[in-house]
Amino acid sequence: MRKSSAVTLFESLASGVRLDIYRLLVRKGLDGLVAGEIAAALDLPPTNLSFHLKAMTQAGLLTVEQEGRFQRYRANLALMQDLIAYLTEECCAGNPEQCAIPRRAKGTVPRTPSTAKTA
Amino acid sequence: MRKSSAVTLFESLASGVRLDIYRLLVRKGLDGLVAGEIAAALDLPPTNLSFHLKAMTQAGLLTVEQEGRFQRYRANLALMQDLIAYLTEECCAGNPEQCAIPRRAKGTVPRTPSTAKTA
DNA sequence: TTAATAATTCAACTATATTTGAAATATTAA
DNA sequence: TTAATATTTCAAATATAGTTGAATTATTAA
Repeated sequence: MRKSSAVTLFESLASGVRLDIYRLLVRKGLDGLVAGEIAAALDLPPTNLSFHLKAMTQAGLLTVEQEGRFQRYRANLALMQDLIAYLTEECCAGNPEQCAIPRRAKGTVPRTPSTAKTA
Repeated sequence: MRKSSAVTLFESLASGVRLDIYRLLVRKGLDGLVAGEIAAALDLPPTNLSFHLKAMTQAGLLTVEQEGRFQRYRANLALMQDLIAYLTEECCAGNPEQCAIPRRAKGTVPRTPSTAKTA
């Protein structure tokens, strides 16, 4: 992942409203939600929701699919995984021995039982 | 990690300049760098650098230690790990089987385990 | 076709973030 | 003590982001 993509994704997540939208859609999984349902769930005016949905979709964090006169939104989990991989690399760069998190190099043994959850 | 902390951290990372600062410090590991070295490496005016260092330090992403008349900054890897754990949970929440950290062949469709719960 | 519904775009406004040079603070060197 | 250095704070300016209601587009229901 390029730096500029990472910055765009962080911008997308750097807002309570957008983080709420993302988390809600993650919970809904493949079903996703149409815009009106998101607005109702989070009590947001439709114009404001639209503003955030557009930003998140352009960042790639959400996908959108037309369904009659509805727009169905879903979380893009694959991109989130890429972002996690990027952060993990950034976090460990030049100091892999300090990074107590999953991703261990081939043949190496983790030094501590990590507190991180396995997914 | 609470949502508000996550938002603050994403704000901290949602800037090319701050992401550069963070990545530079990660590469420097335990040695870190003093402010002037960061300014030289990234060609930033000291007042602007100070502005970003303050935000990042307040977010907890950096630590700072006085060293004579220098201020030595280091990346806080532990907090980055917490953030990665938070993202991993958010990513998988309610749908762990979709989180491709476990392997799934490309093009394979999972067995639609999503619970169609009406909001 | 007409009316209703879902969602977006637009324009205006408010709010927050970023940048900069000058001044201030703190420490060390002379 | 005085001068130099490292960094921060301050104040002013610019830039970007977020919010809102009205208007618009597109689709479906009557």
